[in-house]
Amino acid sequence: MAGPLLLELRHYETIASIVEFGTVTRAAQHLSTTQSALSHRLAQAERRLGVVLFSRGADRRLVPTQDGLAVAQAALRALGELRRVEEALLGGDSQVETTVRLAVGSYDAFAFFPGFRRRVAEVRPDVELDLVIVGDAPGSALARRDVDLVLAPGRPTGDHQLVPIFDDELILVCAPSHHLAQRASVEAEDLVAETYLTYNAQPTPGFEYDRFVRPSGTAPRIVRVVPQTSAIIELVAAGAGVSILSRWATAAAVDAGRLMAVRCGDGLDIEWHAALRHSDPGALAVSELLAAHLAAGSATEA
Amino acid sequence: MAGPLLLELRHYETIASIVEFGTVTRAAQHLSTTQSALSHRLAQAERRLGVVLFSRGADRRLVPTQDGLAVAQAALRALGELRRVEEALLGGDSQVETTVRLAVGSYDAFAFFPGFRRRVAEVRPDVELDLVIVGDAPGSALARRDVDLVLAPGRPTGDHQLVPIFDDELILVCAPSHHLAQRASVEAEDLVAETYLTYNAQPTPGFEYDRFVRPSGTAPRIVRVVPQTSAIIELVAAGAGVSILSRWATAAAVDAGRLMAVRCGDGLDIEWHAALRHSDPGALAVSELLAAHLAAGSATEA
DNA sequence: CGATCTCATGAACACTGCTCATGTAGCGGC
DNA sequence: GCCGCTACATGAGCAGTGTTCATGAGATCG
Repeated sequence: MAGPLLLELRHYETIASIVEFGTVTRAAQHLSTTQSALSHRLAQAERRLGVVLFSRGADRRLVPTQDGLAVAQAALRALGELRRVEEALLGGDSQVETTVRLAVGSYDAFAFFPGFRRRVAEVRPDVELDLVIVGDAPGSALARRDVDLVLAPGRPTGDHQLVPIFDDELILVCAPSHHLAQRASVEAEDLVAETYLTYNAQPTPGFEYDRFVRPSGTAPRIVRVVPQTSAIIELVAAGAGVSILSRWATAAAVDAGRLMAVRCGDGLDIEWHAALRHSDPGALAVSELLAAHLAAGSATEA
Repeated sequence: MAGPLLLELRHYETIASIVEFGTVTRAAQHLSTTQSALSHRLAQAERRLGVVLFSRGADRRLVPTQDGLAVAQAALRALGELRRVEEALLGGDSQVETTVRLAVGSYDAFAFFPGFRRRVAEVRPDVELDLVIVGDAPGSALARRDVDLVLAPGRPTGDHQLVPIFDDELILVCAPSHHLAQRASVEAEDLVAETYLTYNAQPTPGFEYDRFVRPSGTAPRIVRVVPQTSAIIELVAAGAGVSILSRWATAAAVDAGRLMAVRCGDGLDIEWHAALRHSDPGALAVSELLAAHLAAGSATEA
């Protein structure tokens, strides 16, 4: 959006090479050009960016500044990416491999991933699938192209394309010995005296607080925020409290008898979605595979 | 390596924009140049690569071929990376954020990650840490720059810089009810009649087969390969067999009483290392933090 | 059948990045 | 201190090349 880039590839190549080889002269040999050319390029790059990329140290040598290192790192990544496509195309690999980076929002539920990766490898050998655990904001990670596909419950906000993946339900989880464990269902009032664990302090539209706790006008007295759902599961299993989580994401622990699941009210259904950038065909294909994979296997697989 | 790139940034910008906007004319508006220029650029790109990037479809419009899409994807990634540094530098962000992508080799043991990520965010707010789950070969992922840091037991092969992280031990794990569970230690001979689960069919120098099983001259009769160590832990807990795994990676399950750990012979110590590309200061800094974090907390943390 | 959309193409100009040559600065040996 | 060596900086001019401008060709629609 913000106009064209300030530097050309040759500038980035230059900076990366100087960092890598330590001296302009050797970088020039490596890029098969002259020392003068690189010196010119570097000067122009610094002029355009308005930033000092190298400091002239002892022995007249160039030592990269922190900014210089940052540029070099980005340059190496970008150049590697480009070199990879070019080589793939020249190598005549009829199938050029595209990498799709998948992230899971809200939950650290990755058990499905190895199986799904294998499935993708079978059906679409031209896409390589990686799982990325991003921090807090999968939406911005998507926009920043750190990830290509975010699997998340509900409807993630932001300007993304959404693909419905499967239907799920938010359920109360507690230890098997807990006094609520044998109930057929619970109401928000039943939680008032409980220690309630949640992964997110902000109430999200469509989630338990919005649809279950708030309408009741009551609230658990003790609320503890534990950012990782896997840690919540362990704490709940150890009797340290209760939580309301995705049935799918807790299925393994429930099936193993370590957790009991109880319906909330008359059921809090929630649909998982895949969020992806508009016009990313690779991610779209993967999200469709994901829908098929999880809709079919969500009941049967651990 | 393989000489300079065939295309310049402007070619990549062109291709990505044509894919994004659908027509050359609109892409030209967006890049504030003429339709003719882009047409020339595109023709030159196709000539240089020797590949058809767009097919002339109905309405004379350009529809990207599969190769065209692949190039566009790589271009968007690379351009995004470069745009990000430039904006960071121009924005005068004194701390330019570098992203370090961490992967764990052999084991799918990520429990430490959220805590470590928080630690890194405190100490080095200028580095953003992501966890990537790569497929089989972390070494090649490192070389391909899909990841920047690989945490792995033993000494990963390949031309990488290695940073020792912490000392660990390979232990036999079995179900608490298993007849070996109460033993102080086991020998390879004890495993002959067991179902043995392993994540890797290739014996690796320095690991259990090389140092424990093979020297005994015996071998378990039934060996089952299960590529995910988390799945092995579940199977072992369910009594489906035994395995020899990292003490650290199995600590959570052992502490929870779901698994019993028994020493092998007089102990199979193993040191975890961080592998990184030479001259990647960001990854080096993170690996040092990782060593401090895990060496301190490896005994105390879940 | 003309209006309007699409992309392709050829020629000439203008830009700019490279080469070549030279200059400056630190370091080490004697 | 001088000389040789290394490393980077800088100025001028040429050469290469990407852009512009103008035009052509193909397709679709009313």
